[in-house]
This record gives sequence, structure tokens and C-alpha cells, in this order.
Amino acid sequence: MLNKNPKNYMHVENLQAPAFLAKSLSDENRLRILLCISHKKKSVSAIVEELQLSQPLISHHLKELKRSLLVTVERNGPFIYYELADKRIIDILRDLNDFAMNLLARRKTF
Amino acid sequence: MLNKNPKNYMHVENLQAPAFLAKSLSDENRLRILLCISHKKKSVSAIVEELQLSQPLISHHLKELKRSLLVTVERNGPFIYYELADKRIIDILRDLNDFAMNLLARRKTF
DNA sequence: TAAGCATATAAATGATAATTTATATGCTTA
DNA sequence: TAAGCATATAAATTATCATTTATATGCTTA
Repeated sequence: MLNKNPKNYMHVENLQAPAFLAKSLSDENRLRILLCISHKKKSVSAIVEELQLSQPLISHHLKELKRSLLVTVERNGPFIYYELADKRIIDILRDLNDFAMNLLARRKTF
Repeated sequence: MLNKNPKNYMHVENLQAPAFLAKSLSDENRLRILLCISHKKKSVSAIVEELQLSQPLISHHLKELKRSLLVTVERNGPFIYYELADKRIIDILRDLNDFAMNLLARRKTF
């Protein structure tokens, strides 16, 4: 768990923030981008090359990830580098993956 | 973290499962439903009453949550009870909430 | 078996979002 | 300053999804 003594309590009334975050994580291509830059900042063209997706599509998703505050941007000459704003997003991604795989495995077993 | 020695490794190629799970968690009303049944199974009408949403909308979201394997169903007479399939989804929800609130707080600070 | 409640389902609608295609912007170098 | 590369943006298209409205199904009880 990220937080054993959470400072932010969840209320049935206000779940906008986690829902918004989950929406950012709900697209497979965006998850691939997050993993792709998880160890070091990378330029758009490097990401395009690695993930084999079109440049406008990558740019679109990067814009979305920036809007959700998940990545930060930095220009260096003609290149623009994207970097994780907080690497703990990878832990969350791993938790989602483990939990989802677990659900699927159980469905197959029982 | 859910898993310090994860059995399921993440690959940039296959992130369908976590993306699908995140999509289930990306709607505020579905999160409200999950929290609403987090302590005990509840009937559809009980959920409708608590969350003040229309019955067809609640049924629709419950169907979606069932499809994602997040809830299980049980009929008792005329009532149909929904229950969390795995309560650890609440930990994940809390992590999402904490992380999201953290991002927002930082944006306001810096 | 008719009536009534609990829930599901179907159809229609409106909104949002992913992707593609085309074009613009901005930096660098000759 | 023209040419070229890196990236962003805009427009068009298609797909997905939340919500509403209307209706059907299934259980129970009189």
C-alpha cells in the first residue's frame, strides 16, 4: 500500500480525483508510454520508435498524461523530453496488474 | 504495495489487464458503488437508495463491475445482492486516491 | 393467477475519447 | 534566410461509454 496512515480520506461523495487518475491509466497505449519512460526521460521520437505508434498519437497521449500531472516536460534544443512526475505511479501500475491478473487466474481456476 | 515479490511481471507489450481494470475504476459512480458495498453485501435497491441514482443506472454499473470480476452476485428471493469479489480493491482505490490527492497538492504548492 | 415489487434489459441519446490525416510551429544548421 | 528535422496542433472520423426512458423478467403474496 502506498500509505498505511493515509492523510487523505475517501468519501463516497468525492471520488473525482481517483476516478480521473484511473481514466488516465485506462488506455493501454498510455500505460506503455509510462513504462517506457519509467527509468529515464525520453524524447518523443524515442518513444515513437520504441512503441511503434504514430507521432501524433504519442503526442496526444503525452499531452493527456501531462494534463493528469503524471509526466513533466523539458525541452532540449529541438527535442522534447518527457519524464515521470512521480515514479510511484509504477508501483500503482504494478498493483493494478497484479490484482487484475489475480482476478483472471481465479476465474480460470474456479 | 500489494505485492513485493510479484508473480506477474509487467511487459510493455501486454498491459491489457491493468488497462481494463483501470477503466472499470474510471467512473466516479462505479467507485461510489464499490465503496458502498465495501463492508457488506447490499441489494440493488439499497444501493440505489444510498447513492441517490436511478435503478437502471445502478444496474448498468453493477453489470459492468461484474463483467470486470470486481463484484459477485447472489439472489435471495426478490432481492439481488452484490458483494466485492476481493476486498483488496479498496486498498487499490485508496492508493489511487492518495496518489491523486498528492499530485494535486503538489501542483498547488509549487 | 393476478397484482406488485425488485431488478434487468433494450433502445435512444448525448458526450467523450482514440485514432488518423493533414498541417503548423519551433529549433537548428547550412 | 531557406531547408529540414522534431514536435504540436487541428480537423475529421470512428468507437466507446454514461445516462435516460421505456419495457421486460422474475419472485412473492393475496
